[in-house]
Amino acid sequence: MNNKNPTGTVLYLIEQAIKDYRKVSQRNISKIVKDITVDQCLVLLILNKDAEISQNELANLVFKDNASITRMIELMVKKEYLNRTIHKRDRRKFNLQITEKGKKTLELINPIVLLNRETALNGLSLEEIDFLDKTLNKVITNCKI
Amino acid sequence: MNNKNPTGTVLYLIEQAIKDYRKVSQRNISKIVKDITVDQCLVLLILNKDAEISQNELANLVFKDNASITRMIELMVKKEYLNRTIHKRDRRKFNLQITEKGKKTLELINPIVLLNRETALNGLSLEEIDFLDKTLNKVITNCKI
DNA sequence: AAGTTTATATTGATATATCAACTATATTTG
DNA sequence: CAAATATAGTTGATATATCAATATAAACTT
Repeated sequence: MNNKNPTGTVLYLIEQAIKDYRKVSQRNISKIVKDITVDQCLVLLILNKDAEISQNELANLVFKDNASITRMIELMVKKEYLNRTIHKRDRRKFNLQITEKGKKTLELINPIVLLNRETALNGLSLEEIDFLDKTLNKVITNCKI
Repeated sequence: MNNKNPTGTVLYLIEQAIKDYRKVSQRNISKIVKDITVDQCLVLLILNKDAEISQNELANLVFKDNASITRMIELMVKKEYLNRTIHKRDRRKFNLQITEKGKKTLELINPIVLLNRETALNGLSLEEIDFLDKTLNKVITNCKI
């Protein structure tokens, strides 16, 4: 029971919540697909919804910087989850395409991802989730100023 | 305005909140002390409250594994924030002592740390913070099962 | 159009995260 | 006590995080 909070603020709990959620998510994903991380899954999910997205936008969506994304994508190309081709109209950019292996992986992990989210939010009412949403957005706004 | 949420769940906001909080905290700390990270500050704060803590316990408190803590402490010793001596009664362990430089640094960063927390939680009522606390604890419990 | 500025992505250096294998010491068990 | 097991911490390998410097292409300026 890791109930200690050395900072005495709720900010510590925010960190704990996301770390624990990531841990259980990774564990569940690894049961089904061996060589993929939660962040790589998120990248696949995002690209699956919007194929036109740039590395830059991707980096912002998954809270990483461009350097990290470059190396992540390198790996995902090497592991054959993605293909990378040069963007025709803007030759600084790349097209990121999900491969067949990537699509199959998505099918495998999709139910796991949903399960992970349900697990983490189990027992929370809609009001609680709504409240959590609003409060976290306040924190986010506070930190942007 | 990074208002997009590619997952559609509040879990994404938890991640965003803690990342943004860490970013602003690091920025404010770096203004005062150049070569220290928020995690290293947290280590100093924890050791300042409880000098008897082991690397293992420290790792749990800051959500890292033993390997990460080993290397962090190595660095903090090299940067002269900490001293490390062998524990007398259990020779597998170490005593972690804050140096004079570490103590001075603590004095410098203490007000910043408080300011960072106030900034992040600005405008939240006690009820909201309490609710946030309870809700996050539910998520944490869910993820431990 | 040439020069300047901005945007996109890469690379290098260093720190951290994670897992697995390992060492050394303590504790438990028979 | 000796053997087995558990605990504390380290090390190696690889991935990721972060910052600064860089390369290339696009957009803007005049």
